[in-house]
Amino acid sequence: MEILSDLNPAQRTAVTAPDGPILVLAGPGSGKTRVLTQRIAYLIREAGIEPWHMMAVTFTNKAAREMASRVSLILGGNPQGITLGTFHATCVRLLRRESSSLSKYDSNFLIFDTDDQRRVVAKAIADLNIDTSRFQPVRILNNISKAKNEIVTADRYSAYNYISEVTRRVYQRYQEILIANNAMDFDDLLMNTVLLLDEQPTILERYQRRYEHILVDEFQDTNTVQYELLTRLAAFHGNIFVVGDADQSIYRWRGADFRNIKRFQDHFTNSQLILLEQNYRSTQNILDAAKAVIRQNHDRVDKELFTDRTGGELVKIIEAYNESDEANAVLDIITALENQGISPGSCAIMYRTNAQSRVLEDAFIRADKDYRLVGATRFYSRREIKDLISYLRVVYSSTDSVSFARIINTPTRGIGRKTLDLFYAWADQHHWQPGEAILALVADSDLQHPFSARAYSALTHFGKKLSAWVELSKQITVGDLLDSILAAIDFRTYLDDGTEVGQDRWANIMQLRGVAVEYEEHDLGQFLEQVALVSDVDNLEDSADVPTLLTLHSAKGLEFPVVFIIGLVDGTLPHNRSLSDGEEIAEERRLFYVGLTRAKERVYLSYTFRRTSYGESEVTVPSRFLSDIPLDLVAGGDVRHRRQQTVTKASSWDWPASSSPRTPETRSRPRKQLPEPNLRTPRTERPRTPILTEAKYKSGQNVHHSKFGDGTVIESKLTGSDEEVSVAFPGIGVKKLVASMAKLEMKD
DNA sequence: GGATCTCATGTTTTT
DNA sequence: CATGAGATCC
Repeated sequence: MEILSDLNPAQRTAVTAPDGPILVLAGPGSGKTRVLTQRIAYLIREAGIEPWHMMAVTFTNKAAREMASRVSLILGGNPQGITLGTFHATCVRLLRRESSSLSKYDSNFLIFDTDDQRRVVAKAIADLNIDTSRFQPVRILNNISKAKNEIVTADRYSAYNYISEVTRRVYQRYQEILIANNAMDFDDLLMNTVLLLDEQPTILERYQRRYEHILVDEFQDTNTVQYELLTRLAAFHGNIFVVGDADQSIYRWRGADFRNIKRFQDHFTNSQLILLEQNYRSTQNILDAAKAVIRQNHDRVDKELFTDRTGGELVKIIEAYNESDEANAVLDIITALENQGISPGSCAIMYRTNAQSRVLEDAFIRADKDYRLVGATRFYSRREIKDLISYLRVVYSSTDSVSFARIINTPTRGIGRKTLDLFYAWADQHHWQPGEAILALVADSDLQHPFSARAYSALTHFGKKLSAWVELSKQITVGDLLDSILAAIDFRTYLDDGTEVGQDRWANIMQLRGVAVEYEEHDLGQFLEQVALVSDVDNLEDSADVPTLLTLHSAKGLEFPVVFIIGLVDGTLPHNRSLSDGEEIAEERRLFYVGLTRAKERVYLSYTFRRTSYGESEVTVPSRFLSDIPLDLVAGGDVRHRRQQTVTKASSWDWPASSSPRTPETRSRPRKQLPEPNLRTPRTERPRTPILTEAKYKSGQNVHHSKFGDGTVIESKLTGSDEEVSVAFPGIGVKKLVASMAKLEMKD
C-alpha cells in the first residue's frame, strides 16, 4: 500500500491507528505533518471514511494549505467536503452556517482584528469615563482576551481587585460595542462557537455525528476554548487524533497551554500514545545539543530522539564585541560558507526580538547583500491598507463604526472633531450606527439635523459617495469597487507625497488591489473575511537564494541547512521579562530548542560582550542556555567561564577603544524601579580563562587559506578569546576572518 | 483642523 | 535610540 511505504514503524502505527483517541507526541523533524496527511489519506482510502465526516484543524493558514495540498497529492485530487482549516476559519464557517441560531449576530458579522479591538477598547473606556492614566488599555484588552479563551463571558466575569473590576466593566461595554457593530473579534469566533454548541444541543449533536474523525495539528498550542471545542465535537465518535510536542510550546503568553496534552490523557482514559522519536532533519551533534538544552527543563516527559545522521559539524559559538560585530561575523561566515559551496539561501538568522533584525539589515545593506525578512510589519496591519479596507467594510456593513471612524476624515475632508461629536450624538439619538446615520442623512434631504450648512455639506458630500459605493458594490467586482473608491478619494495623492515611504504606501495599495482583482468571483463579504483571517499575503519569494532573517517564534515549523541564533545573552534570550519566572524561562528555553532543531547541518550561536539597548551600551552576560550544551559538542570556547567572568568582572570587558568615555550629558534617565540585576559574587572564585592578550597574527604575516589561497595579514584585532584577522588575498580582496575558524596556516 | 512638540515606552504574534 | 500617542500651538 503506497500510503504506508516510506514510513517508519512508529509513523505507520500512527497513520493506521485504530478508532479511538490517539495522542501522537512528535519530536522536531519527526515527520508529524507527514503522519497527519497520510492519516487523512489512509482514513479516506483504506478505512472508507467520507471526507465530509472528517475535520482537520491547524493553527495557521499555511499549515492548512500545506496539509490540503499534500493530501490531494496522495489521493490524486481534493477530498470533497472535508473540513480542513484553521480553528478560526472552521469556527467562522460553522457560525455563519448556524447564524440563524445566533441571538446577537446576523450571518454577515464582521471579524475585528487586533487593531480594531484596541479601538473598541478605547471607545469602551471613553464611554465609561474611565481614567486611562492608571493602566494601559492593552492590558485590559489582554484580560478580556484571556477571559474569552477561558470561555468566561462578560456577565460571568467576576472581579476580585481594582484592575479586574475595571476589566469587568470595560469587557461588558466592549461586548456591547461589538454586537452593535455586528462584529466578532478573533476570540469571539472560538468562544461563541463553543457557547452556541452548549446552548443548542441539536446543533451540537449534528456536528458530533458528522465528525467521525477529528485531527489536530500542534496540539500543544491549543488553549482552553480550543480544547473544549475539540472535546465537545469528539464526544460522540471519540475518534480524535492529536499531534503535538510540549517541548515546542512557545505560545503560552497567548493562552496556549501544553498541559492540554495531559488533560487529553486524563479525559480520554483509553487514549493510545504514540511517540515519534526518529528525527530526519538534524545531524546527531545538533540533535544532542538540542536535547541537552531541553533536558534542563523540569516536569517534562523526556523523548528519546535519535537520528541516523551520526556526527556532523560541531555547534559553533561566535563571540563578538557588540551587535554590529556580531552581524558582521554572521555575514562573514555566510560568505565563507558560500565559498564552500553552501548557498546563502540555505542560511537562516534567528533572533529573539524583531528589533534585533535592524543591525543585521544594516550590515547586509552595507555589504550590498540581499536578504529576506520574515514578519516585521504585517501587510494587513499597515495603516494605508487598513484604511482602504475600512472603506470596503463600511460599504459592506454600515454598522461598522470602528471602520467608519477610521475613514470619515481620512483623507481629510473638513469633518473635524466638533462636527464629529455633534454627528455621533445625533446618530446616537436615532439609535443609528454612524454609517447608517450618514446614509440616512443623504437618503432623506428633509431629515431634521443639527448641523451647520458647512458641516452638513461636508457630511453629505461623503455620504453621497458612500451611498453610491454601496449601490456599486452590488453590481461590480471587488476590484472595480476598489478602483472606484481609490479614484473618488484620490488616495494616491493622499499617500504618495513623493517620499520613498509614500511610494511604498501606494505600492502596498496596488498590491492589495492585485489581491482584490483575483477575488473576482467572490463577493465583498467573502473578500473581507479572507482579509481578516489570512495572516499575510503569502510570503512567497522562496525563489531568491538569500539568507532569511526571522524571529525564533516565526521559525517554528521551518527548517534550514544552516541556522544562526544571535544575541545569546541573558536579557535577550532568555528575555528580561521572563527572568523572574521559572515557567517563563522554561518557555524561553523551548524557544531556543525550537531554533536549534530547525537546523539540518550547521548551527552557529553568537553572543556579544556589550549590547546597545535603548540607546545605551551595556555589558552583557552570555546566555545561561549556552552552558546547557555539552562542551564536546561545541567549538569556540567554554562559555561557562565567560559567564562567571562576566558576572564577577563585568567591567573588564570594557573596551577602551570602542566605549567612548561616559560624559554626564550622555547618561540616560535613571532606570525605573527595576530590581538590581542579581549579580552575586560566586562563592568559589573560578580560575580565569586565558584571555588572548596578544594577537597571534601580525600585520605582514604571510598565511595560507584553504579557499582563498595565499595572502598577507593586514591587521588583527582581539575579540576576547579570539582574534579577527584581516587578510589581503591577491586577486580576491581583503577578507575578515575569525582566527579560530578560518584555519589559517602560517607561511614563512 | 492640522502641524508640531513632548513624553512615555520598550517580547514573542498562528487568527 | 526610535516610535507613537496625546497635548499644545498656530
